[in-house]
Order: sequence, then C-alpha cells, then structure tokens
Amino acid sequence: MTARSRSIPTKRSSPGRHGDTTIAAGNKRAEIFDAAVALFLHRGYDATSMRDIAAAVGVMPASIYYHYESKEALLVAAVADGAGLLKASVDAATDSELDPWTQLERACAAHLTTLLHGPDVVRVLYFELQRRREGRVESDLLRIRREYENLFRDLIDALPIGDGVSRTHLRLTILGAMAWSPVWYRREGDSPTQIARALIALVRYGSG
Amino acid sequence: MTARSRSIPTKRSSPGRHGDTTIAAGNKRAEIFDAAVALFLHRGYDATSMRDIAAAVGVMPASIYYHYESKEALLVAAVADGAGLLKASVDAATDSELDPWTQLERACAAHLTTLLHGPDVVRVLYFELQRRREGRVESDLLRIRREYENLFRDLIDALPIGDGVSRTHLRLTILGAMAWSPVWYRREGDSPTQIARALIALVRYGSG
Amino acid sequence: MTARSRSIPTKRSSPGRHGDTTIAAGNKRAEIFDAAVALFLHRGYDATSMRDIAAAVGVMPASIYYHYESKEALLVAAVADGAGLLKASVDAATDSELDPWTQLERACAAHLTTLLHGPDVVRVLYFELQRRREGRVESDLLRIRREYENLFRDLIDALPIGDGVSRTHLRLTILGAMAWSPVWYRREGDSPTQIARALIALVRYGSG
Amino acid sequence: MTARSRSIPTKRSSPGRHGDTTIAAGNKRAEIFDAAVALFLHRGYDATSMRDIAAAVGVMPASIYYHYESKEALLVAAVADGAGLLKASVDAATDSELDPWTQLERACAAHLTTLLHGPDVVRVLYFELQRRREGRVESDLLRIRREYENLFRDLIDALPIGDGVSRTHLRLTILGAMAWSPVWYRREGDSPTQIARALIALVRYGSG
DNA sequence: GATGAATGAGCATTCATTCAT
DNA sequence: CATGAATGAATGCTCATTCAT
Repeated sequence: MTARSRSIPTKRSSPGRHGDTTIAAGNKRAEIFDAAVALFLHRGYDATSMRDIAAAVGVMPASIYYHYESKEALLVAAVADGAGLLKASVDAATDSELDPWTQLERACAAHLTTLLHGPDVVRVLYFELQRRREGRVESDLLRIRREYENLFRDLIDALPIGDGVSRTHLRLTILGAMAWSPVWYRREGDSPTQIARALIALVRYGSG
Repeated sequence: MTARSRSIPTKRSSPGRHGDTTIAAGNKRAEIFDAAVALFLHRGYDATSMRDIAAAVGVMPASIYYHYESKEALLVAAVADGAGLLKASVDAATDSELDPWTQLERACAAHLTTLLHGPDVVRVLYFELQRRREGRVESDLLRIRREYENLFRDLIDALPIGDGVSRTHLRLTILGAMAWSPVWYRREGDSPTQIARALIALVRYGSG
Repeated sequence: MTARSRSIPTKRSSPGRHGDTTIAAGNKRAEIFDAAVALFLHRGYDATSMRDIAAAVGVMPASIYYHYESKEALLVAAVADGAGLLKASVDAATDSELDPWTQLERACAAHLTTLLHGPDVVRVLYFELQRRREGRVESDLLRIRREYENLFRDLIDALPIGDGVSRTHLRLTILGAMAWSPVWYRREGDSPTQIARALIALVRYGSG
Repeated sequence: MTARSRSIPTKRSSPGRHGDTTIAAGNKRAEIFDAAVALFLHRGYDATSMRDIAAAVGVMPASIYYHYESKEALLVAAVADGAGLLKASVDAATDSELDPWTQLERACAAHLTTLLHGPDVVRVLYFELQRRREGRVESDLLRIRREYENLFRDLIDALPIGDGVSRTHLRLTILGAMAWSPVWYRREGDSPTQIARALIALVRYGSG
C-alpha cells in the first residue's frame, strides 16, 4: 500500500524517479510492480497470473511486457527491491553504534520493523526465500540469503558471550525467530521494536 | 481418506509397510502419495502438475483420480499425514516426563528430529503452512497450526520463568527457530537433538 | 486428399493400422495429421496455427496434444511420411531393372507421379525442404535430402555418358527440374510419366 | 515505393550508395530494407517479426512504420526489388546477341549469377515465389513469375530445335534447374557461368 | 523522424479434470 | 483398476500495429 516500487528498471533507465517528491511519469511501471507484489504476497508467485496482474492495474496483459520482460523478471525485481529495503534499514540502524548487544538489538528491530511494517515487497522476499526455484531467481535468492546470513554473523561474532554457547545456534535462533514472525505477527500485539527487545533479552539473559 | 504411507525414504520405494498389517494393498495409492509429496516438497504445490505426479509413479494422469479425488485432496492428505507424524512424535516424547524444561527440550528434540530427519511429508506441511490458501486446505492448515501452537503453549505455560519474561515471546522464539530450521539445516552439522538442547539452553540461561 | 496418415505414431504404438483395408480406430490421430498436412501445404507451416488444425478436425486445440506432442512433431511426422512415400515409390520403380537410362527414367516417373499426384504430404515435404529450420526438423530435412541426393547419384553414376559431361550437373538439372515441377505443374497438361520421359530424353539426346 | 538498397553485403553496412547520386538520404529506410531482406531470407517471412527487423537495425519497432506501411509492404518491396535486379541482369545479357543458343546461355548465366551471387533480396524473391500468399503479394509474385516465364519462353521459342522436342519441357527443365540451384549451390564449386554453360550444353547436345 | 506506451488478437502449450470403456 | 481420449479454461508470451508526443 505505502511503498512505491523502487526496483531497478528493467528496460532503459528509470523514466521519472518515484522516490520522494517527484511522482510524475514511470507511473505504469510502478503500478504494475506494486500490483504484482501484492498478488505474489497474497496468492504466491505460482498462483498469480500475468492476467491477474494486468487486471489489477487495469491494462492489457501484453502491456506488462513493455515494462518487464517476463513474469520471472517481476519476481526478480521484487526480490531485489525487498532485499534492498531490508539491507538499507539494517545498515541504517547499525551504522555507528558501539555496544554489540545494543547494535544487534537495533539491527533486529530494524529488520523486524521493515519486515512486519514495511511494504509488501519485503514479505514477498521472505516467503519466496524459502521455496527453491530455478535459474536467475534461485541464484538471486541464494545470494540475498547469504548476504543476510553474513550480516548477522558479523554482529553475532562481535558479541561477548559465554564459553559454552554456540554462536551458530544463537544466530540460527535469532534469524529463525525473526523469519517466522510474519506467520504469527498481528498488528494489535507488540511492536516490532518490542519483539526485538524481548528476543534479544531472551537469548542474552535467558528466562530461567 | 486419511493419508497412508509414512515411510521414511525420501525418494520412492517403500512398497508396503503402510498402515498396520497389510502389505500389498493400497500400493498404488501409497506410491502416488509419496510421489506427490516429494514433488510438492521440491517444487511446491502450485508448480507440481498431476502429470508430474503420474509420470513419477508411472501411471496415466487419469489413474490418480481413482485414488484421490483431486490435486487438493492430495495436499490435504499430505498435510494431515505430516501433522499426524509431528504430533505423534511430540506426544511420544512428552508422555510422562516431569521437569518442565526437560519436557520442553524433549518435545523440541522430537519435533526437530521428525521435521529434519522424518519423511518428506513433514516438510511439505511446514512449507505449505506459510502460504495462505483457500477452502479446505486453508482451514486444515490453520487448525493444525493452532493445535501445534497450543501444544507448545501448554509446555511453556508449565515453565517456571522469571517475572519480566513474556511467555508469548518465548514461544514465538522457540517455534520460529524450529520452523526456520529446514531452511538452514545441513545433515553434516549438529543433530536435531543437539539443536534442541542448544536452543533450550539458550532461551533458558541466555548467552550473555 | 487420398492418402491416410502413415506416419510412425508418436505416443504408444499404432492404435489400429490404417494401411489397406482396416480403417477402424486411430481415427482422430490420422484426421489431425491429414488436416495439418493440408494446412501446412496450402498456407505454410509458420502460417498454420494449432487452432486452425483443431478447427479443421473439429476438436479442441488441446486435444491435438494427446496425439502429437507439439506442432513441430506434426511437421516432423509429415516430413518423414512424405519422404517414406517418395522413397517407396522410387524403390519400387527401380527394383530389378537393367538398362541404366530406363531405370533412371522410371525413377523419375515414380518420383514425379508421387510428387505431383500423391497425397499432400509429399508436397509438404518438398516445400519445407527448402526453408531452413532449427532443431529436429532441420536435421530430419537435411538427412532426407541427402538420402535423395544419393539415390539419384547412384542411378546417374551408372549412366554411360559422354566424356565431356558432368554427372554433377546432370544430377542437378534432373533434380532441379523435378523439384520445381510442383510450381508449374497443371493437371491438364502432360502426365508425370510423360514429363519424366521428356526430361530424360532431353538430357540424354539433347534438343539441338 | 520502389525498393532501394541493392547493396551486395549480406549483413549490414552499405550506408549510402543507394539509388544514384544521393548518399546520405534514405539511410534508415535502406537499413531497414536490408535487415528485413536478410531476415526474410534466413528465417522466412512468416518467422520474421517486426521486432527482429527493428532490433537488427537498432531502432524501435514503431519506427519502421514511418518508412514502410506494413510488414507485407516490406515483402512487396523486396520482391519487386529482387525481380528488378534479375530482369535487369538478364536484359543486359541478352541485349543485342544473335545466335539463339548463345543468347539463352548468356541469359541463364546472368540469371544464375544474379541469383547465386547477387544480394539477398534476389533469393528472397525466389523462395517466396513458391509459397502461395494472399492479396497484394500474391498478385505481385504471380506477375513476376509470368514475366519471367515469358522472357525465357521467347528465348526458347527462338531456338532451332528438333521436331520431337517439346519447348515446354525444355523451358520447364531449364527454369527448374536454375530455380533449384540456390538449394544446392556451394560457392566452392562451379561458378554460375559454368553452371549455365553445362546446363545449356546438356539440354542442347544431351549426355548419351 | 523517431519513440514510449499501449493494444487486442493470437500464439503454442499446459492445466486439472472427466468419462466411457 | 486403469486408461485412452478428450475437454475448456487458463497459462506466459509474441504479434503487427497504432498514436500522441
């Protein structure tokens, strides 16, 4: 609903920036992107047809192909866009912080906020991240997941933790808890930031 | 109606040894089920066609309809079967245990063992659990998830934990970490039981 | 119009031979083949759609795919069928003859008769033989042309001809004259056999 | 309307040197024409898309429509151009010659040289000459073929030939042999002029 | 001159499903 | 039990073409 499509244009250059203030042109491309993302999220990529997307935008199916070269290109664009948003938010949150636990908590808060309150495209990324695909999409998804893995790996490596604790399991737990959150999360409960704080407190201090 | 064929093998085989005593009967039905499950897992439900399943079994597509009413019926059967296996393994592990933390750890170990080392059908359940569907499947999936939620809710409610700790977040973290594990898990690393022990230790004692 | 489809079945075995007397089953497959051939001939392969073929037979487009796996498979079948007919007729004509010139004339007469009065499928072969294609069809067409080339090469090699005469040019001339005949031939004029006789007389004795 | 660009090159190049004196003008039009001709020849008219042509020239598909009214117009232009080249070369060769056989041989040599060594456009004409079309193109092709028929008919009518020889078959043989030559011709073998000489010798003196 | 954007018809093909045999 | 044969709807995509700019 909120976010505009900030994917890197597939064809020429970006016709009309659609970032902050300018809205102008590049309209249809962004509309198509947004509609595709919404449908990918709610029905899944495979269950979404190009006709569905076209109908949602109010154009003929053929028109989509002027803006995106294939259905898979739309998914790749979505995945890249979602990954970009996620990375940007975590990067912004961890910039110059000092205390490792605080830094990790902020990273998690940023991640969860973007994931749970960000635009649909972020969740598309997360859902599609789990299904094995082929070709371009598969490698894109793998790369993105690995980048993410490493990002949190570094943050966790910096943590001063007890001898008997496995950093790998710590990372697995944190990432798993966050990854699963879109499945359980309801807007009425705790905020993403609160969830992050509780999660970090839990794995830091325990509950016993 | 209830799905047969809970054989462990990932690929094909297991002709017979379904249900209780019968060996020969229900052979084709089980083969079809197994093939469907394997394909659902590796390609996803939507990307799997009845032709694919038929070809994997070596029958004509029409023949599947003698055994299963529809493609969705195959998914429902798979989901029910996977949930049954999961529930049975957790039930067996928690049966008469006393210490709440040990009980929870055993439940998690059982859950992870079944999820990570059990038959494909268990993982199908887990992957399909995350995608919104319609009709019969959707309600089945919802019910299964809720049952599971409650199972662990009870185990966690029995835990003697500190005042400042949210049981909800504790549950969310544990379930999330476990749910995400099929995505990261590699057979060469720690065993499901070791993962469960580390997970419980982490959320019980923390790592700081 | 006349000939039935005698192409090698694509799927299982031939359901109901349709050669001489038996007509019985295998009906639709043959109907589809004949319709495709007629359309390929009159409009060209590229300009013929599967919908056209389906409409001509009176089935749904999808039904064609039960009998032939693709449009190209239909072309391959046609090409193979046409080549078979052509080869069979020339083989039958040249069987045990002795005089080389007579033998060549009979081969030409057989070739022209089949080409000009035979079923559509023969002419499909000839027209498609001239257009470069890709994949399976291309290699099939090349092989067929080469077989033909060799067939006439042998017949011409056996000819007792003058020193100054190039067998290559002789072959080129004969094959070219025959290949071009569908373009000019009108049923009201000379018969294929007469054309063959005139052609051989021309290249044997000249006209000067 | 009349087609430009009769440059020899097969691929691209030849910017300028169209028509008579002008160099710069009609550039894009000629480029489009050349690209279309090359594609028509190698893939066939039906299998060539306006996008293909546009991409080959480096313009947008819409731009073609500024220069040519339609795809068919491009074919008509090609056909007319090819016919013009062919006619011009034969006309030039037969101008003031006296001996009928020599005259015919020169006509054939000119025809074959233009057909086999001339620009792509000539061969496009020949290939498309064999496929029945509709509307404008069809009548153009018919007219061209008839003109050609008559040209050689006159040359052959002038020949002093024996009583038992059919002029029709003689013409059919000569035209057929020449028409088929693009299918067999390889640059490494005999030249078009040598082929013409051999062909005429063959039909004049025979080979027996 | 050229093109960005769109169109509507059409493409080959695949889908889950049905049903008489 | 199984299938040969078919279906009708839907699939992703390409087509030649148009037109305002």
